[in-house]
Amino acid sequence: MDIAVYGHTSNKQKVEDQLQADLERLRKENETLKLMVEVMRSKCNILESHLRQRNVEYVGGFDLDQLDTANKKARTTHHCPLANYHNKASASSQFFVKTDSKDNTMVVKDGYQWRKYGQKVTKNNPSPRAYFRCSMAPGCPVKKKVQRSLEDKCVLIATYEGEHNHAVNHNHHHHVSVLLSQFSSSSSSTSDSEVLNNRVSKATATRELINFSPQPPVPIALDLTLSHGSNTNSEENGGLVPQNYNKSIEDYVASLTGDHSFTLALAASVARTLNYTPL
DNA sequence: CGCTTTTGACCCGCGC
DNA sequence: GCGCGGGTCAAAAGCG
Repeated sequence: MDIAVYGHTSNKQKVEDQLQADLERLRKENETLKLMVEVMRSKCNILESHLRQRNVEYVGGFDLDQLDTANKKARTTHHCPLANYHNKASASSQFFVKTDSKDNTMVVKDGYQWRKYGQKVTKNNPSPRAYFRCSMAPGCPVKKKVQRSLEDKCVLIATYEGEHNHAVNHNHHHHVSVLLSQFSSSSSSTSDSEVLNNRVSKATATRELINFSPQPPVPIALDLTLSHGSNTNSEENGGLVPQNYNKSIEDYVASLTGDHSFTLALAASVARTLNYTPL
């Protein structure tokens, strides 16, 4: 009698454990998919800005109007990083920069020279926010705010505002590990940032960073090679930002999709994420 | 000596 | 009008 009851309880426990495991697995998968969507959205954003810069209305199968329509649809159900991106007056972008946990500086090496002009402790974050102005050219209106993420102290949130009135000094350009997303901050609420930061924290927990060159919003000088082993022209200029900006859009897209090492790195990142076990 | 950083004071917009 | 919070100014200190 007792054995039968025990057996029943044991089976029930097994089923519960199984369901719990399934739930956990689905949760992980959901998180992974969300992360991938953010990555895709970020890449879409970057490509779109390149297209806009060149005033190309229809190139290589990318219909920008359709893209806009798709984005608008997405915005109705979920906050989209592309929102307000084309609004020049409110042009600003956020980058998430992974730093050494021992590194207490607020320096984001992005190829420009910055002069700090202020620091402030904000309400919702004990880490101070640092204010920088571009000092590479007199009168350059670009400003940058840098603050540590509330979720992950290793992550710096850099917010760029304005447009540079000069070119980046490529000799000073450094690659830094930047996390996944660039998005317009003008439409992002604190909660959105927190959600994203949360994802970033999980991404950093799996050490899956994507190496690319963080650039202020305009001009976006993204190193589309994304890897050191690429056979693109990034090797020709020492792994720096490609100098041939007259490259066609097709070439940019092809460099993304055709970069074997990037594809491998992305696949490895996704695989690691699937195996990610929360602490 | 010149440039950068620090930091307290001040300004301004916003919500109540 | 007042208080709060974010952003900026500017003098002093630091640094190479």
